[in-house]
Amino acid sequence: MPELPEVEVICQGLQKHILGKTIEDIYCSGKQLRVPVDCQGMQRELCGQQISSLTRRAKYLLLSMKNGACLIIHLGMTGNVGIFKQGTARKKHDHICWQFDDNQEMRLNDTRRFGAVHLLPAKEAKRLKKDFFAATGPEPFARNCTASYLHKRAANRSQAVKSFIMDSRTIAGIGNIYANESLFRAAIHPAKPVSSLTESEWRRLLTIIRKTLRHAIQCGGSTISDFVNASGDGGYFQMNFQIYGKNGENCVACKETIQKTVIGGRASFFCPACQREKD
DNA sequence: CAAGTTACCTGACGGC
DNA sequence: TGCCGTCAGGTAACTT
Repeated sequence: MPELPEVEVICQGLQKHILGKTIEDIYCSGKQLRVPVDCQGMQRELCGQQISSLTRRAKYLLLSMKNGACLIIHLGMTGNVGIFKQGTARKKHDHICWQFDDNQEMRLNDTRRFGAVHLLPAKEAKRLKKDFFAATGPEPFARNCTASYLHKRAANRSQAVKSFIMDSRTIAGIGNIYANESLFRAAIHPAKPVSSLTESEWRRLLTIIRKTLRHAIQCGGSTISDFVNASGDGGYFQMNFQIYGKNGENCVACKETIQKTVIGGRASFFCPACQREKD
């Protein structure tokens, strides 16, 4: 489920339930996630500590404690985080539960276990966090994320524009759904070589990426207002898909039949009339 | 180097 | 009913 908008919605939804809470205990299922889970380290660094902030960077959640320790949580393909009352039945694939001092707990559920939880001990958290995101590109909404930057970075590269905007080193947070949706809305063929886009095309694409992400966040935000016992994923922006998964259906703009292809190993959908490969 | 492919894991779905 | 292949929102380690 989680690309930038979903992670942002989860982040905002969780805040009022966890900020200022003290972590008292932590449960780990023992199952491996994509990266080994440091249960003992979490006990040592987090228990008895108060949560001071929860933010998002790229598709990661960053949970910081008052003592400086930090957790970087990634949801992979199927991860979700919700707030539940302690003692209520845990679900299959609930892998980590952080128990608070108010009889609530935050649970990380992840069926496929492509997610990850990184612990940054208080002593080195600042440096480790910097290292962790050293290669991560700018946030799409950031001032330093400009059409000029993308245009320059794309120069002399043959890569498909869709793979390029999905590369987190180029720009953070865009996954398969929003890459497909943004390129359709910008009328750019997903396989177009990045170096062939003009700066004005980058300007338009960046504007549309921002608009698409913002819209998705607003949809999620309006539907999921309370994260107590949240299932989390569920439909919201899905109602607004114009191209993703619409293989064989008619384009909303011109009625042409939507095509599916594979780019960089990922399902890619496009309208052959609206998104022409050669200009 | 850049760009493409594969592996990680579980479950849902369609065809037979 | 059930077995099998295919596919899925991400990332990083491979290979070419």
